[in-house]
Amino acid sequence: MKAFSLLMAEKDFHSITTAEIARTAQVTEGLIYKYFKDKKDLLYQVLNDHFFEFQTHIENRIAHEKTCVEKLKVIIFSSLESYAANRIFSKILLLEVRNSLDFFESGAYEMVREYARTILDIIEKGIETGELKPETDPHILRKVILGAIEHACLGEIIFGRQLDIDAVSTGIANIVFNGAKR
Amino acid sequence: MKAFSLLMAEKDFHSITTAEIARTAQVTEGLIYKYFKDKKDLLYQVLNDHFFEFQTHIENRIAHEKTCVEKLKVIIFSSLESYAANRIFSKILLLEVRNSLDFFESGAYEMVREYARTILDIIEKGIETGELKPETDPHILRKVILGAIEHACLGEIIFGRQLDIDAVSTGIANIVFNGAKR
DNA sequence: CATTGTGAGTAAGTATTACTTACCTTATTC
DNA sequence: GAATAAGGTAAGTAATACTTACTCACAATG
Repeated sequence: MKAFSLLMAEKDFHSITTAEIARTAQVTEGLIYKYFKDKKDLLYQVLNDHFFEFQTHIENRIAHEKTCVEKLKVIIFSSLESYAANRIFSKILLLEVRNSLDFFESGAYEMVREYARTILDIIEKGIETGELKPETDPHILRKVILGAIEHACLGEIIFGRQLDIDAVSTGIANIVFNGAKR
Repeated sequence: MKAFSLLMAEKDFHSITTAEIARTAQVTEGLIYKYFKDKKDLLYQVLNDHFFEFQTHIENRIAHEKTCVEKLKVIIFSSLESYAANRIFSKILLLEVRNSLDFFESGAYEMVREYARTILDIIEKGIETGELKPETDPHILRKVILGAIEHACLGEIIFGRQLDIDAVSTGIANIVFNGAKR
């Protein structure tokens, strides 16, 4: 998994060969298949580990916040932060796993769903308490937030651009909560 | 290209073999390489054609609108509409091409950039005329809009879910322009 | 009319790659 | 101290993207 992550920093999933992974890990190709069902399974497990850290980190930080808006702001900031701090994780999650249907039956995807569920809960509570407008559609608000976060990271992941996390996260929060229209 | 598109409706890029493409098109494998540099090149060309239609369609509709907000609303609606009407195009654009660096040197990507530039121009003009808040960061607003659109389509593309274009597009516009906070 | 060139098409490769099988060696456990 | 499992290997195999060398039709040119 370490060797594979190392290679993912350089190139995309498909251009990494099993021979290369084995060579980097200093084992033979066959051994990979003692631990992983196939090459994709290896990818999913690496993602799984990263996502677990990501999720526990974020859930800790959310717990400290009281209002719905503050919680969501933390989610936006922390997500950007985590994505930026761990390009391989982001690359796998945002670019590599989605195009194959079997990912959506993996354990890693189960965590993604849980994370998405957490966000939805926060939004729904925010509407209940009156923090958010009652006409807000929770699913759509979630889509906007997640979409904005993911899109903001793409440039960084793909081109290796630097991301100003503070500026981008407050920018996103500002638009999502206050709106862009005068 | 037609044969390839047909196959893309069923499975992902990597599970489509050149033999299959050739068989579907009723030619030999070798002929593919007379017209396309490699398998990816075929993918990019299919995307290119679809994107051209997409872009001209959207640009026509924008031209009819006067205010910045209306233009952006049309972009949101039309994008969702196009994505929904053409799942193969969406699949290629949102899931398949991004993970390979050479896409970003292709002609198809040039069109994506142009489209993104158009959106930025609209936003910047909107700030100038006072339609949008002066503190809005144009790049971030664009990220939020594009991210929301793309994220909204993912479920539909991946799982084949039906998308309520009207509801989702007004929902996104509502949040982006008026904000979710009370 | 002969020649020359070109675009469409094919058949039969080849190197590479993900994955398998059969086997070996070293700990652990009862 | 035998049995079992865990860690590891070498040598395959089938499939796949891509290449090469070759037709054939047919148009243009001189």
